[in-house]
Amino acid sequence: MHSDESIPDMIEKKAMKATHKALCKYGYADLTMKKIADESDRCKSTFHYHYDTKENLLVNFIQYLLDGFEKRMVPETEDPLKKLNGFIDRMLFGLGDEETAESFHTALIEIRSQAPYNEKFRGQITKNDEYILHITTNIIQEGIEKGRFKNTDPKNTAIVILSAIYGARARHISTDRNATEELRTALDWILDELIVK
Amino acid sequence: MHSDESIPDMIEKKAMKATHKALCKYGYADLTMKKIADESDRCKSTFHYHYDTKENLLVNFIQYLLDGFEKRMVPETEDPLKKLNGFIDRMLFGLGDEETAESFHTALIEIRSQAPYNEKFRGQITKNDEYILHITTNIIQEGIEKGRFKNTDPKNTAIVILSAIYGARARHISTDRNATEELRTALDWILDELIVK
Amino acid sequence: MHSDESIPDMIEKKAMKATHKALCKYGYADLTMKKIADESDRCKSTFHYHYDTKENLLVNFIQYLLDGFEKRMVPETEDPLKKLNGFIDRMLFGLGDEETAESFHTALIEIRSQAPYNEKFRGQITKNDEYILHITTNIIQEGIEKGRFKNTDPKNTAIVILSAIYGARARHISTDRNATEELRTALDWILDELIVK
Amino acid sequence: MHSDESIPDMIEKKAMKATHKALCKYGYADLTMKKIADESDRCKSTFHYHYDTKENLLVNFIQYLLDGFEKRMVPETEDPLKKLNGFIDRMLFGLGDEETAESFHTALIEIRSQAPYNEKFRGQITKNDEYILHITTNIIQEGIEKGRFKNTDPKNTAIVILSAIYGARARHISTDRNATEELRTALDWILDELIVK
DNA sequence: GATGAATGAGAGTTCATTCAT
DNA sequence: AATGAATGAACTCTCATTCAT
Repeated sequence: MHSDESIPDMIEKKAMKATHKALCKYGYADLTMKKIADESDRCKSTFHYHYDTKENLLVNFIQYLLDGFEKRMVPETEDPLKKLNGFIDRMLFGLGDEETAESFHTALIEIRSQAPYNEKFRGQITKNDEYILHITTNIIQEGIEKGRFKNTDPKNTAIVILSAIYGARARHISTDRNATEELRTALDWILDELIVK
Repeated sequence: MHSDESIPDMIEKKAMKATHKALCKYGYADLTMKKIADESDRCKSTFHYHYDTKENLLVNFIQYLLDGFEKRMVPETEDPLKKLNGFIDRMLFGLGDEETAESFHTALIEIRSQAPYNEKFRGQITKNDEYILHITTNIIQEGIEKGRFKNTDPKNTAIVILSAIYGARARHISTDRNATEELRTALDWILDELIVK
Repeated sequence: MHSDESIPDMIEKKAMKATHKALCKYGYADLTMKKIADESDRCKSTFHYHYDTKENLLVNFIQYLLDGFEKRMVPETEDPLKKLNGFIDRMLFGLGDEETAESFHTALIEIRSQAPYNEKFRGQITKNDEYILHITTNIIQEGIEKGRFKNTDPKNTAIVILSAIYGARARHISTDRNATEELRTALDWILDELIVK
Repeated sequence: MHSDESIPDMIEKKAMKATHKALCKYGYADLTMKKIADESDRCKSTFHYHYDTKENLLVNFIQYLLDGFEKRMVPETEDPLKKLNGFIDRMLFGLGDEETAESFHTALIEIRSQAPYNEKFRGQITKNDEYILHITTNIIQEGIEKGRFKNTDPKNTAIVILSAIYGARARHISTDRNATEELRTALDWILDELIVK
């Protein structure tokens, strides 16, 4: 056992993909090492060998999840409105690729549900949450500076938008309603007031 | 033994309280019949005697939780703005009593995290979600009719507000930030634009 | 609790019928006090009140079963061949009434399977077995004395016939074959040699 | 874990022996995984690991029991009478080795008592029963063809003999009588009539 | 590095029995 | 006499973890 000292890339990739699949398929409460292993071509002893404990595997997984997350949410465009709308779309619906759509946010919400009871998880989630809030604020700030958005408070606006996005995702997976689509429509109404026409 | 046919009030109360406590204390993933029983002065078998299965106990618990929820969220006042603000406060912070504050929403979020994997839970959550959306919409509608709110779309506004509230609760318990307080402040900014001055 | 001191006839009857039904329905291994009670209109506490333990209830049941058994197996006729054939038929197929047909022997075999591990049961079964062997021997003895059967050894003949009957019953309920019907036919062949023509 | 896909010989053997011992010691009704494990040097979990469920372990055990059974019952001799008598002896008393004597038939009878309530068990028992009937019939058929037995119906004779053997075994373990010895003696009387002198 | 085998701890559940009414 | 409520013991089965190979 070595736990953290250099896990081969191949294994790391397989472990992360398998954890992701299993987490989405069964949810955090019913996630087991066997189910994770079964989503890969490796056995559960192998994952124990490389990560020692289930918790450590999950800590690594959260990092992997959030790293990818942060990199992909902001679309490359100069137009602040396009940037904001693109960001909201990615947050609500994921990117087009099958990797992230749906399943990504499902995994994240499952992890979040466990965060209150796990300090490590909570620390990771907190850092990510602050980062996402930061970039959201920046997008709005930028829009204001470029004269495209009205002069509101960027951080408070970001907090409302981000909170609503997280809430919609939660409602989406825990009810039979299409809550993300509903919020997308509703946000258009609200954002309309933000724009300088 | 009997499962649904009339559980004594005393037991029902003990079971619900104990489930609530255990759920908040350990989270859904680590919730066990033993832990529930240990939060009461009854033993595991007793709860099995009255509810048969863990799942059935939880189904009953969710109903108990949501019934109480729906009854308590709308404050009794005629002023639409006070009503809306009171509603938001209760949704974000609970009522003053120790019963609901914090722990109630924590329990609800834990249950929600399992809803994607449990049809019964999801059905119950969906019904509640729709009910809450309905009364939120009504509050806004009423404000518009009474000339206190600007003429926006009530449902879309309700969706944004509600989503943001749910998102803030989720952020609150899964990060180290005081996300509910943050949203409360941020919403004041936004709501300011809703009011007819 | 009184255990044995005078159980009301009504209860005795209900207990015995219910035990019989439950035993046939679920088999000895899956027989529970609840299942027995559910076959009656009384609850399991009531049976515990009157019989104290499950074992004691079963001991009483066996006695009830065997008492009825012994009384009903020998048909009333003077003709030794008719008597023997009638006896074999009742042993293999029960009487016509729904009470005994099939279910009686099923219950008996279930009880027998437990006899090796329960001295009381075994004692009761032994006594009954010896009694049945005794009356079978008598029937044959009588036939010989009346000159209707050839002069074979009555006891040995009885042992073969009785053993075959018990074996056929066992094969009947533990295989998909109609083993009792098969034995009935086969015995006709064999018995043909017993008769003085 | 894998259930059917190749259980190591060593384990298979230990599982079968332990199940056999426990079944004979406690009977089907009181057979538990713990008791089975305690008859071996492995723990409960190990047997669950290899066989998944108790039922599956028992299905495998029945197959193991019957396979051995079928192979050992017919003695190697050309003389039809010796063959028949040898077969009856083995069926009634087992072979000389401690493996089969007594305990084998005890185990089989315990399993049989559960067959009415378990389709898989019943299927296995039925197949075995038919096979044993088949070879018994053959032994008698052979004796007739070789002119050593009188010209009776082989199948009906086999049915009576086999049924009697099964019945004697059942009586043997469920009463205090030496029922197998009794039948052996009684059958000699009957078989005497079968032989061409 | 990788994995099948093994296991202790603990999960949900069942059940004979007891007790209060 | 009768029963709903309650429970400890024991059941089957699961799972993270360890170990031998």
